[in-house]
Amino acid sequence: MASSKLQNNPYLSHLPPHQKGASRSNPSAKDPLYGFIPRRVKGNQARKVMERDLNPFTKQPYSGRYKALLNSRKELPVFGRMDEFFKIFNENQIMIVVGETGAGKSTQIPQFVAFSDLPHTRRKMVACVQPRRLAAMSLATRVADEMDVHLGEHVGYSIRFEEMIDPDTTFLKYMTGGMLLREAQNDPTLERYSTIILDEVHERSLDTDILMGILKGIAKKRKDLKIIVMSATMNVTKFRKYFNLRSDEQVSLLKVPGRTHPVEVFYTQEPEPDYLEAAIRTTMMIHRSEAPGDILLFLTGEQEIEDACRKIKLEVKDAIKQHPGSVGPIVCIPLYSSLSPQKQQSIFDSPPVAIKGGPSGRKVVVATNIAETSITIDGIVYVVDPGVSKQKVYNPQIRVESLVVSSISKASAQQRAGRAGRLRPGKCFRLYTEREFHREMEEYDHPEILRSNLSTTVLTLLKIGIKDLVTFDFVDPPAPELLLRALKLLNYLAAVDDDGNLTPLGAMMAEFPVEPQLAKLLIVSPKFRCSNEILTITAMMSGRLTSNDSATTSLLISSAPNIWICPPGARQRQGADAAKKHLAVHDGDHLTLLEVYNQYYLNLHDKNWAWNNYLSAQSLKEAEMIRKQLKGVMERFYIELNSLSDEKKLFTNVRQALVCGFLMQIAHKEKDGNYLTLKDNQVVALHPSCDLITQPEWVVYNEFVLSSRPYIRTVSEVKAEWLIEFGGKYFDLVSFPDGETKSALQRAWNKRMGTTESASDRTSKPSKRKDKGPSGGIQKKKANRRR
DNA sequence: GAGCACTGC
Repeated sequence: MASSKLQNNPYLSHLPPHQKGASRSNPSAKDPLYGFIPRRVKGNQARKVMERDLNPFTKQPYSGRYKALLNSRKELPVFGRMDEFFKIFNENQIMIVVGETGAGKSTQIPQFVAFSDLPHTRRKMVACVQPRRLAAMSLATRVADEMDVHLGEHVGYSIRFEEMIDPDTTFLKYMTGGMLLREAQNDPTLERYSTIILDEVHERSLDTDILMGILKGIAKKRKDLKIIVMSATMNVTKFRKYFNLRSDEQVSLLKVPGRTHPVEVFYTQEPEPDYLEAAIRTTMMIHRSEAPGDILLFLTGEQEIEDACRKIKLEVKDAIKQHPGSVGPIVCIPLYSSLSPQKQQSIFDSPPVAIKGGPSGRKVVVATNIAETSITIDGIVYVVDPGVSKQKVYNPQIRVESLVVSSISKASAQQRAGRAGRLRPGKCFRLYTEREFHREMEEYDHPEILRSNLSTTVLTLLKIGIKDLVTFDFVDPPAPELLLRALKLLNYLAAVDDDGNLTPLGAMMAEFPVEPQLAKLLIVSPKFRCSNEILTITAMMSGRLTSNDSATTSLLISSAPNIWICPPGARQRQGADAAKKHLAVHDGDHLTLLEVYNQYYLNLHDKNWAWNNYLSAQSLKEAEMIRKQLKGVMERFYIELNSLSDEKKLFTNVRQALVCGFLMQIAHKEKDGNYLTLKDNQVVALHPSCDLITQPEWVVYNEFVLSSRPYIRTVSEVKAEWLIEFGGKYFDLVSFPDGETKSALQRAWNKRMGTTESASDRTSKPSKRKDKGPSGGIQKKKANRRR
């Protein structure tokens, strides 16, 4: 019986012949995995091999370091659950692993899978998907070490700009979700993987949410693909229900206890009117009266953090001056994403030493949400949590998203508190009342997919072959209107035909790792003989330099870190302004981006060039890498890279190409001096950072920013004729409401037709467009009043 | 004459 069962095991055909049956000479001496049958391996078998002297994957003796690492691995809670894991993994196609930080799931589970799946014997790979690059890199490095193999040979990682794998030998690959999505575009069933592990799904990042939907679909078609979903302890019921492929069985769950210490939570008695003041006061209170241990204070943004650091330092200085020896010395370290990696490193510095027998020194890290998930600081014993963070908020009245300081969720508060218990028992001071926590804070953050512009997502799903997006099985389905809005944009860009099918152009656009508008821009650019320049501008717009989510809908945009570094202080500011003036091109901000990059590239030899010109070296380096990557995709599709030698003509052509990519981001200057966006009639002004010396009648813009008032930023002049020539049906007058903009377009049409006939007379239907929106008129009145 | 939570390809 047993042997016939073995012969029917589909995986055995992949094995070398000697593994199919018993042998009299003892082959296990040479192959520690002798007798292992894929997906039937038990915990005790794996443990035995781990204890031996011969590495089963390299067939080399283990190094001395291996055993030491193995001993520390044995302390991890996950390690003790190995038998249970193997049992569930072997018997199920999909399983869920739940465990708090410190349980060891991200490092150990993939290794267990490698032992049961034996991907290296069947030319398959195990993937472990992370939400962030840094996590993928550092986990791969750690696990390669634990398995005593070379990083990039048997265990590797795959992130944007860096593929640390050997396609012939790597069988365990850590990667970002974005990379797996990109692979799925050309391999919709992800054939090369035997098991895919999705880590940190509780974070509900856009990529993991989409991957969950895709993988659930693949699992129905590919019964040999195993899926492991890993999450911190929250909301697991939702995932268990979601991954039930058959209604009669529950998805199996492995629960692993965490290895964190208890954290005592304190609330304020009354709500705090000023959280910043309360945060500083609480930090000082801890410093004065609590036992040694570092403090982590959560605030919302760069300015607030720098401000708080200054104030805390000052208070400690005053306290020491007034009563020497009353408090110990303090270092206050700011932490947010736009800091250079070197500056971010200083959070790992030791706290300052006590002054001759005085109270001990303390380190205070003042951080954004980056310290909630992305960066872990050891040694934190006290957490100060004001209960707020900056979040993208959708304002349906004016159809714009902006960043607003808002209340965090309970899950987020729990995560923050947990940061105090990594070293030893800790304390968390919440600057809100217990009542507020229970009654007013949301259970979880809204998943990113419900708050995002979906044009890129929809294009990706179409490329993977998912046609019916409205019925696609999302964990949390986005509103159908958002999907339709994304489809409409893709239709305008000709990526999708009128029936919602992906066009060949759309398939090509999906290959570019940029937003659809930018992909379109790159593809059309050779026609305008300026693809080298558009390539540079696209790279500059696609990085963190300027945000370009504005997309579809013009419903977006918040803020973005600027390419220009603006240091505090009046004299510094003058220097920055002068530097900018020096590089600015008055034909348009897009051309300024081109000029900045070209000058950067010419001065690569000068390490101080960026700094001397008040530019972010980090951002420029990123643009350089993006440019290289995009150039590679263009070459792959034989998209010509060309330029015109006549600069004036070149600049004109660049702006014409921009119209093709950003049809929906055009604005017209009205008689009152304000600009009106064509898409949805928002009254806007040119942002003060804009370098245009005149106020042209027509402009193309990259961002819609809502700050003290609605602004458009990164703006270039365009001509009405271009809109008609390159905009096609998008600028069909029938769809425009009556007004100055329509009349101006009408004049351009007439000029083109060489007639005075009204363009809209040529069509039978009267104008039906009424989607001016309730806010259009209101906005306009406000703007008029201001004038 | 203004202002930047966090990720990812």
